Amino acid sequence: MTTQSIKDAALILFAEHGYNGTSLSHIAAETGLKKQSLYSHFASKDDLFLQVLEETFAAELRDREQYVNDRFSEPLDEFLLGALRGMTGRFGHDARMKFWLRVSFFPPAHLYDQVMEYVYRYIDGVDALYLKRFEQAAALGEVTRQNPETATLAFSALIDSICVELVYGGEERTERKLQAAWAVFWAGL
Amino acid sequence: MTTQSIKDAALILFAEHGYNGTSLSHIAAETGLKKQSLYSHFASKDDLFLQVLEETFAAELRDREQYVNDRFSEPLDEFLLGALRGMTGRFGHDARMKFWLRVSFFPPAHLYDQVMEYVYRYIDGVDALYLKRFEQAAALGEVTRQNPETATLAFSALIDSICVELVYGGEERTERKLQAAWAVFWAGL
DNA sequence: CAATTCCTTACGAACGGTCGTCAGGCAAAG
DNA sequence: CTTTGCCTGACGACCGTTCGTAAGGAATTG
Repeated sequence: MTTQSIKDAALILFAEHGYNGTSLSHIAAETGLKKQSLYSHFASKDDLFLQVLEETFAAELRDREQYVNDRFSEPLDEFLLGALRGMTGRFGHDARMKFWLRVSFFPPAHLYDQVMEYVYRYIDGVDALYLKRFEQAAALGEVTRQNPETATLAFSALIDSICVELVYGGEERTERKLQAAWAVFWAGL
Repeated sequence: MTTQSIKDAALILFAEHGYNGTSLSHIAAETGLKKQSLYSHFASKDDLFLQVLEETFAAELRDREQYVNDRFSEPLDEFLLGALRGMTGRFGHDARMKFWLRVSFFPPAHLYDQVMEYVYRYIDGVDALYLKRFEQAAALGEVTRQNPETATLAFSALIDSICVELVYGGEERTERKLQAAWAVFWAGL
């Protein structure tokens, strides 16, 4: 469907150049249309953006839920490291993740509230997933020095730092920092 | 000097709305000039931006050097926590920090290489400062489980995560996450 | 079957606006 | 008299958006 291919192109361009840096002409050209034709499918640029936003955040959260469900019973360190590697492995190839990162960090000013609603809902959703795993780890005595809530927040911060490194760009930088941060995190649990 | 007041206004606006979101009209209006008059002081928008960029990053690095020199002999935990609090306390009020964060994360595409040069130089400079402190801590036996290089990178990652939280916005969110991340980090050193 | 109506999709043309930039002039200062 | 700082005016390019229109298919009608 044309509507979907417009959204696909918009996702990639928004991810790469941001909201203001992406014009309807670019999106239309990428889809093989003229910019006016986009208005047969979307009411406005904001409408298109918000639809892409909603679907992207929903898909991201769905992916995390799937990961946690699939590998819940793995050893804690493999489970957590796998989650981190799942991020480093995706950035660079995955436009959906780039879109999610860029929009989360710097949403278009006039849509700030609507974007942040999705952002917070996503983060809270992901944290809730990891909290369950940390609660089981505490029950099994795998983690003793930190309570599950603290562990979850610290792990959430570790994820944040990886996002930063990914955005900053360097791949071997990300790898070095991830290993060091993980070593200290794991030793501190 | 007018030139300086233009740069001051530009710093604030670039920090708040980014490169593409800031027009020369805005900058000029904030300075009490017409946009065309800016060309008496700067060759182009890029020229103005790059000058602000250079001075901001240089000033940021200078501040960090000053902090480290002033408080090098404090206990390690106070020294590190003070550095973190120095960030959380500044964001929201300090346009220079906002500019530094925003430009670092999403530089204007056509100036990507030049911006990233400053970004990497800044991060390497800051890491080198903290590395010295961790080396002393290792020599004094304050830190035994991690070597200075690993500790430095992990602390650098902790700083990254704080940057993310600051950008995300929530103040009590940042505080909760900072406390948890710090607890695990400090326990893992 | 053919003819008609309607809806969807896409397009060309044009709108008002804003952008960064350039040229020229005018007043004040050295 | 020259230089400097700021002004007005204008430029071409691009922005998001609107309008009228034309093609095509589906559905309805005779």
